[in-house]
Amino acid sequence: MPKRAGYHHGDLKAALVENALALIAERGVAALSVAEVARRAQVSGGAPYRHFPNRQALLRAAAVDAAHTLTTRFEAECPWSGKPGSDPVNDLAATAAVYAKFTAENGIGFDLIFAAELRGQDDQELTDAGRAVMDPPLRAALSLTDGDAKAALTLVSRTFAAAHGHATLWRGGLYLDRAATVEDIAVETAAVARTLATAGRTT
Amino acid sequence: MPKRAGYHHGDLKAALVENALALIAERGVAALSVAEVARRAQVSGGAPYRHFPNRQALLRAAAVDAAHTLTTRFEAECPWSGKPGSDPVNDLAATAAVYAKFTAENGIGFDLIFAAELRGQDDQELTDAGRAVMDPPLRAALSLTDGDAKAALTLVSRTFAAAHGHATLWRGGLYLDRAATVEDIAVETAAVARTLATAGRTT
DNA sequence: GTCTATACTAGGATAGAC
DNA sequence: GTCTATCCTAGTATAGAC
Repeated sequence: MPKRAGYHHGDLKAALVENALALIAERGVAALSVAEVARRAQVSGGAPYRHFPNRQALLRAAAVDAAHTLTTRFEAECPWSGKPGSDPVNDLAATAAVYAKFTAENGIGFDLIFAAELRGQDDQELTDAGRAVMDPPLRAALSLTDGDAKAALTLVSRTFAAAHGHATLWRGGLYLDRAATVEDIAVETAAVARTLATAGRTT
Repeated sequence: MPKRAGYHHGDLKAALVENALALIAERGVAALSVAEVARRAQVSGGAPYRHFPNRQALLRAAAVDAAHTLTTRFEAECPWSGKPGSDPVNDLAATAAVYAKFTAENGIGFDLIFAAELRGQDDQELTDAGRAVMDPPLRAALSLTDGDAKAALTLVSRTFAAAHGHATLWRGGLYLDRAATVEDIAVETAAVARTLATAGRTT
């Protein structure tokens, strides 16, 4: 494997998304640059433009990828969700904790997955990914509100706003809990989620 | 008043901070540039550097200003706080709602006021401003936890994380509540705060 | 205290060779 | 499909005139 000569290996597009996610995780969304991603993928500055028309398209691809990962984790870490005998309060809390941890670690969350500026009028892929990621928490919420969709949406919205706030403030190094780890964030988020779920349940 | 000739009027330093805040409110922190602020203040690109050594110093000044404004609003909109007969649950909720509204509108909040990267080792001004801004919510929380400082801090931390999440997700145009206004955000935040305060109260 | 001018950096994006 | 080369824009920061 020569170190910069010739072409890139198999799938540059995927490698670019991967490197974009890594860069965002390290330095935040604002610091994402096509040039730096190209450097990390060991390709020239022009190469990414064969796969993405511009920076925003790369960012969108990263958001879609993040949404998929998040969906997978929801399903992996809450496989009991919705099953008879499971506690929907814990189910919702589990998704919130997973979200907080993911967002804190990766610097990418609903702010990007649902970003108005990122979706064109017909961005089916990102729209679908967004819908899919909301499904597990929404299912948990629905069993708390006895099928009341509006109440469930409010509950999910509040719960994930709290999760998002914990994640972003932690990322910024908020001094209130300077010594906190990602795990602490997840625990705090779960506690808040449980409180909100208990208060919001109508069953 | 000639339109670009001669000097600036009285207090350029203050005008720069003002314009920096306006720019952040419009386009977010990432888009803050010394050059654009200079343009808006009708001065040359070099002028700001007489007052601030670099971009970060300008941003820090904006954060300090925001903290002062926030402190003032806390005191203005919750003057009854701590007084006998006031409900500390409502007091805390009121501060959270004020915070959410301020942050949603201005794009600047605890993420900057307490940003690790923004404070030098001896940044007394920002440190003091941060302490002052935490005082009103902390006082409300303390009367809920019967003076237990640790519990009060946890309560404030959770409450304001939720407020921050609501504000930032709203700013990003999160599609869940696309039609929401700042007022809706404030109402939602207050509701969450009340739930958390009620659950966290030990008195 | 502000201006003008300038050096420098970095990124976005495109064109044409291979 | 990737490279090299290049253009353009925009921002940071400094120097020296007034």
